[in-house]
Amino acid sequence: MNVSEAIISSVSVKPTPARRRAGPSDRRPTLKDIAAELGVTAATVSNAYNRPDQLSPELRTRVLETARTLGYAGPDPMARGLRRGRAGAIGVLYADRLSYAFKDPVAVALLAGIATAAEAAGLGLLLVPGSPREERDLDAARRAAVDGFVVYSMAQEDPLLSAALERRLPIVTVDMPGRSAAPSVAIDDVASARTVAEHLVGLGHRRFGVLSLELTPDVRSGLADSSRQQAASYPVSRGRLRGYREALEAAGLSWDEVPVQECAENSVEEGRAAAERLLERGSGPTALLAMSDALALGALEAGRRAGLTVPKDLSVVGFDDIPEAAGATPPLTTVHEPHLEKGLKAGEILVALLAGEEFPSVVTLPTRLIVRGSSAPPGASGPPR
Amino acid sequence: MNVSEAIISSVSVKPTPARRRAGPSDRRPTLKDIAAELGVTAATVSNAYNRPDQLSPELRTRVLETARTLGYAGPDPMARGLRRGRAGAIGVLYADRLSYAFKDPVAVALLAGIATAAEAAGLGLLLVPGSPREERDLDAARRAAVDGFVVYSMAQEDPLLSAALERRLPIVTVDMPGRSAAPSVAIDDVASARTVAEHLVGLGHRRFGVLSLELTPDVRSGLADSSRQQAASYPVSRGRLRGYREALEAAGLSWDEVPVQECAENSVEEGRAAAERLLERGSGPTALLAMSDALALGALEAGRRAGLTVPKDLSVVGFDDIPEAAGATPPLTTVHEPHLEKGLKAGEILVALLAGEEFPSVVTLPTRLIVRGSSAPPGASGPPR
DNA sequence: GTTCAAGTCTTAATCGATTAAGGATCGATA
DNA sequence: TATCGATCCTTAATCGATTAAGACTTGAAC
Repeated sequence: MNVSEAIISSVSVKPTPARRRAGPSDRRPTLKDIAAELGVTAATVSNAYNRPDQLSPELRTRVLETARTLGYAGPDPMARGLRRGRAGAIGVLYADRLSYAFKDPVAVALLAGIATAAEAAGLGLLLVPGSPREERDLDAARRAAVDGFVVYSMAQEDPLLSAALERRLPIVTVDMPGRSAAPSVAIDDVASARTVAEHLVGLGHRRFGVLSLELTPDVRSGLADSSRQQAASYPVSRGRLRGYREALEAAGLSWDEVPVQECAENSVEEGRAAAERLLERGSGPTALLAMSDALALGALEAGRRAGLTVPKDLSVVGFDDIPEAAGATPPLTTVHEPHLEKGLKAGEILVALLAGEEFPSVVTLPTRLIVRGSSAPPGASGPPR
Repeated sequence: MNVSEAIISSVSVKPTPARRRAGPSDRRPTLKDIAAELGVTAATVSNAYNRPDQLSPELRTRVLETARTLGYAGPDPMARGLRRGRAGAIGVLYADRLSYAFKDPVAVALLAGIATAAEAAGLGLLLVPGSPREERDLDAARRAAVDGFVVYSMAQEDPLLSAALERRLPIVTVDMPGRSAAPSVAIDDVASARTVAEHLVGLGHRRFGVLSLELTPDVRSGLADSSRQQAASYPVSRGRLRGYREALEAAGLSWDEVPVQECAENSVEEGRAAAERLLERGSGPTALLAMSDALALGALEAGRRAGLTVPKDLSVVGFDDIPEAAGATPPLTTVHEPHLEKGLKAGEILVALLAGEEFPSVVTLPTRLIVRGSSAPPGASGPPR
């Protein structure tokens, strides 16, 4: 690819002095100001906005007009929220930093789903900052003006989760089956992982390696021994690990001999590094089970660098079915997850909860094994055609 | 690509009856309840949370303990917000539906930038629903509990923008140079468009077609005549159109003879449809100027379907430099925009505004022409190597 | 000429907190 | 012992709205 670049414009900045503080005279008008101007009470003005049937159409028109001329933009959201006991927004709690969430296609799809549900209900979507899990971040969750939370893929003992639960607001969890009493939306991680592992077993593979997502929130990468596997607190990682294990043990393999490389981050880069370490080992694996497509894409790269041909010398399977998976070389065999639907469903349940309606407490969405070109029998010249 | 699929798990739902309404006895505790329990005043409890130096450490500990046992999660965000006059969140106003925003890589990158700035300031990010521009949507903007807005790529006369401006909150606009007095972050659309058009002119092209983004918010697709071009109210489309025009006229071409196909949506599909219509015309163009990469990708597809080889028979250039651009076949020549930086800068300016600090009122970020494989001299066998 | 309902606006309590200013206590200093 | 400054807590006003219940007016029905 012949790429030439030319800078067109450079940064230009026009400075402006800080604005002067608004004096008492030009402060923003309130309900009362409108009321005073018209010689009516605040209640009437409030009604003009919230219950038009409670006052004569003419007066209402006058109220709205006066509001316009005085520059009143309607009832203060915070005051209204306080009085009505509703914030008009749904909060989203995510295990990682916000800035990371937007880079992860899976998280983006999930957010799109939640946003759709929120939008349909006329609610805003408040993304709560947080990740380093300092007191400051917990406060952000405690101080978020929301009516409920959608919590996504957090460890059971995450302090951010506790902070949210303490608020006793309606909560829906995503990808966090089990423990909490809150309604939850998820896939069957165990079955899905088992299926993709069985696929490889069925192709004849006997030597495996696992590229794992984080097991606990302590950001560690490296080989995860059995005690660390036991300690896994991210339900997703825990479930997928168990599925892999069930499939391999059912095939008569010893799980203890399967190296599990934990990646501190769900990125191609980390996946590559981890895969390289797995490939370096004595009797290298013929198949890699990656807990995400990002990790699997990294594994493909590691294979290439090691001079291996996928899938002839090495099979690689992922999980998630992100858009890039189909376009990879070779296209990635993976488990398709309905990310957008997960978010949508979670959002809908939360909205129902807020409305006091009936709602399903546990939703398990379907997944599909998608066999593409990155998996084949060991030593085969290509995928079965 | 040999894809086989197998459904692993199907939907499963476990219903739960609606929760009973919380009675008066088990209502959530307030500051006062904690205060009463300890025999102190509400002010003291408030201080325990907000100004630890204002009370003895022992009492503070007791307050926090009592709060825990009584299930008090800290001061109510709304009440606190009302009293302090701060919502603790930044609002984002987007021209399209939220659900669409998450599907557009450009919008996602921008959001990532804003989120980063918000996160650094400990502020939440409130995505405000809105798009069909019904009264309901305007209300969403009016009722959003935020301290300020980042407004992204909206038409000057958009009622949603007016609704936001009426609130008299700090506002930063992105990709909306000109009109409003608010600080703004943008690129130089005119210069960038001129440059990419000059690139094609320089390669020897004389017959052009333009794939335009929406010109006004009325969702129309079709050929845009000169009066409609005049009426363009989206600053981005307006600027790029002008840049194209300047470059072509400078080359001695008549702008009136350049067909401008407007696309109702920034999607590959719309781009393909529009490009097909341009290619059907009498003396087909040898080069297509697309205002976005999504449209350009559609144009590539249209070219393929028409049996044309890009860039031999047809040159196509985009705008944005989304990730898919580099991976397209052939790789897309385009204008690189710093999307993430735009969001970051806008967020930072808004944060500064809120803090009453100095801030730049106009920031123009640099762009770069990136020449890849989709542009070449007309009739050439390939891009220059 | 009552009575009544409908329509229109007001009264007054309330949502849950924050904060400047003031009062009480206490040991230390002169 | 009177004075002073800290330390610790309370008083009371305030943020900007919502809403159930009540009061007043008016015209119609009996």
